Amino acid sequence: MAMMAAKRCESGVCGHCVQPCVLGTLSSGLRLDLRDFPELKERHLARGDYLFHTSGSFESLYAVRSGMLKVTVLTEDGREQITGFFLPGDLVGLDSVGLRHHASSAAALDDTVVCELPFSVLERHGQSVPRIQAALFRMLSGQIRREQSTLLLLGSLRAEERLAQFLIDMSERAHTDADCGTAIGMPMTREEIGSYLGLKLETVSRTLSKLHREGVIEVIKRGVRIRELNKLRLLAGLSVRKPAPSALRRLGH
Amino acid sequence: MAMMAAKRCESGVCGHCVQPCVLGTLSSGLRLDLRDFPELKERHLARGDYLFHTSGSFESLYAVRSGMLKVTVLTEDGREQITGFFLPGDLVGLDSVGLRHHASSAAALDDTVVCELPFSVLERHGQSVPRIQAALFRMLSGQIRREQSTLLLLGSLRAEERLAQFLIDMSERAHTDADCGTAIGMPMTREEIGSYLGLKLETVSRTLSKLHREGVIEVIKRGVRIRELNKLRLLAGLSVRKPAPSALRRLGH
DNA sequence: CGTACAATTGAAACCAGTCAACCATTGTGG
DNA sequence: CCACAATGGTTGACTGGTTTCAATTGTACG
Repeated sequence: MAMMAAKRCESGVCGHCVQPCVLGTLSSGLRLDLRDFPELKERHLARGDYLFHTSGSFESLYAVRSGMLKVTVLTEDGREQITGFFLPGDLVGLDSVGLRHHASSAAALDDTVVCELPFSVLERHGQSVPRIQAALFRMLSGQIRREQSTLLLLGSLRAEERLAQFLIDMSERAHTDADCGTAIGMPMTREEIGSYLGLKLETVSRTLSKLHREGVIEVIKRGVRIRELNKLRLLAGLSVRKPAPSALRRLGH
Repeated sequence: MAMMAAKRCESGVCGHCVQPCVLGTLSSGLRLDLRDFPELKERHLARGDYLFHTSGSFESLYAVRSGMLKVTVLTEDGREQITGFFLPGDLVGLDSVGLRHHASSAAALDDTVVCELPFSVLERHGQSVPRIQAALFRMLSGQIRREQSTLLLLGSLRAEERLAQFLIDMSERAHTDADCGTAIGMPMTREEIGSYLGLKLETVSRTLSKLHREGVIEVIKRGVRIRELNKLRLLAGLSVRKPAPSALRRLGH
């Protein structure tokens, strides 16, 4: 029933992204399978396009299929801060559930494809299918936990530690064939990284330069390659486990 | 069927907390009414008692009825940070939904009473009652939004602005008969405030002293009274709406 | 009453922010 | 095709807010 979808989201393995195209990479266990939603629409965004704006009416969640999104919130005095970067497999819009209008904005940092999931449909399916209700609960709480980690980062880490953790987090989430040398695509600007990490763009630039100078990473214009993961983990204040059980969960099923 | 509950949570208005004893003060609209759950147990905590520990098995959410809780998460290297303070009307434990073990710890900052809401029961009711499923969704996303606000605070505000916003937030959430002069009970230590705000305890102390010196607030051992809400809002970088609905006439300005 | 804990305050060190100059890349229009 | 502007990135010098270290006072509880 999924393969009949023509210009629609296919289930199973995506064409251009390696990981299986399901929702919720947030927690282990059951995931929400797109096969449960035959009437899904895709949306294609060019770099800079907005997926939704703050105060726009909330209708849907969006599953990122390729590319990258930034989600921003506004302060009362007009400044904006990035609260998260969303990669393929992530679900965007969870912070607006239960509201009539979006609590945040989402913009593409790169050419990006998303699947639109009308929330009313999710709600309806959740009502009749316990597995779906549970999956939605899990994704919502997973988002809470991810933000808690960011709270920890912003609350107690220094610039270098923040950057190191950020790079590790991005590299773990970018399931882009992690074997090929742990290179991460980073389409966002220094200022956007800084906005997310609570740092100024100069500090981000300086710190990346320092990590580069020390041979821990390699900075290639809009990308980063991790050369010494263990050193990076050390700088991030993380334990230096796993000598090399490489990404073996690739095609898990 | 609610009034038959003896040592159980009553519905309607609480004895010692003023606000109606419903779950979810997070967003407007429908709320989750305790009358829907006849089999609820109360738990009484003394100052310092833990409601649950990180890695303890997750079974229930808890609705705070009186007192105050702090929720903490652990870094990999053992330090702990407070991710939130929970007041009467708040729901604790949402960050662990979908997990077998708690993602955080919760401890009482004061003598505290909570209602235990077994999550399996909530899930079951959510399955059959759309209103309850929606209420759970709303509470989960509300928690996301609250943490987003904290991200904003940690990411871009200076110490004085953080404290000012914190005091305003606490005073708005402490629905303790807000008329009686806007005095807030603050059972937590300076260090705990600092942990939440990403500041050291000395900075918290210094900043509170400064606000006191300037006549904006009054610091009474473990409590704070806001004397000049508008000045405080100014320092917090918030708009200075509502010139003087009620507070001013009482203070005889 | 004394111990332990919390809070306050001061002085010095330090990390990140600010201001500013310069370089690299990209895209635009003459 | 080149000149040019615009944007993003890098780096340096300086400033300043927070942290750190330390000493003192205040408060709660046995």
